[in-house]
Amino acid sequence: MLINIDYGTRIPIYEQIVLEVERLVTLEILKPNEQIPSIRELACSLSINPNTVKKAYDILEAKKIIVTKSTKGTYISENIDNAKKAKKEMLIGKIKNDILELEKLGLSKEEIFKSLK
Amino acid sequence: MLINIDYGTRIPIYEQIVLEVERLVTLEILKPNEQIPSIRELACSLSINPNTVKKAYDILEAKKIIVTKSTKGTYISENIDNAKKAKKEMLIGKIKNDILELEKLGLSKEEIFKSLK
DNA sequence: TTCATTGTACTATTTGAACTAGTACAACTA
DNA sequence: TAGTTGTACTAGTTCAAATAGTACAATGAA
Repeated sequence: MLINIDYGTRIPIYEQIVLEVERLVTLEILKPNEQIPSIRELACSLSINPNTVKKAYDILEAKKIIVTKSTKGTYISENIDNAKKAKKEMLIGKIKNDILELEKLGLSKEEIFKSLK
Repeated sequence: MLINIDYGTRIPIYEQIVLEVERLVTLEILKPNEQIPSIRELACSLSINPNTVKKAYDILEAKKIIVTKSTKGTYISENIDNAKKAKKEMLIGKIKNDILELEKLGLSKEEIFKSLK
């Protein structure tokens, strides 16, 4: 798996791994159900600690982008749309909270939608 | 000025000051144009460092809740609606960004608004 | 001027969380 | 049993946030 890490930047390694995997999935270089490197394997090839990779994989799993099968390995999700669905729900949730705040300030939903068009 | 600080909590002192002033303004205990304690005065009565108060006042000023007049003192804003306006703009901006993200995922504005009703 | 007050600016210290690593464990399968 | 997988726990390091110490600058009143 072709992952580039920039050790000079402030962006944490685990975050760069997440971004790289997301990128490869978006570009369809990584395909649904495809196995990706084991935690140890990737850690070794990047010369970093397995726990750093694990952290990245945990995040990717929370985002429904990958699935880890204990003692078997880690795979790109069968249905990658689940990742999109999860992200959509997260964003809708965020917006709903902000709308509540705006309503507390006296705006109606109609007024809010109007400002957003 | 009646400000309660809880030193046992994790919330930074400067943040508690911001919240307290906001609360007092909301309750109209502090009124537009009213002078509030000087940085030193409040620092002294809370037994904390002036810079901690300054940090809180800086934030309150950025939120347009107070106005500081150098060598004169610090006052509640003449027009407290400016604070609300600033907050509204901030929230609308946040939502617009989230909508852009959702559009990248393929949703139209109509679909998004529908989920928010 | 002089003095007391105001806000401001700089640096120093401390504390805590984020990040990464070391190492050992547990489960599966060939 | 041996070799792989993911997992869990602890420890060290680094960095930024939070707070404090102290000195400076501007205003206005005595």
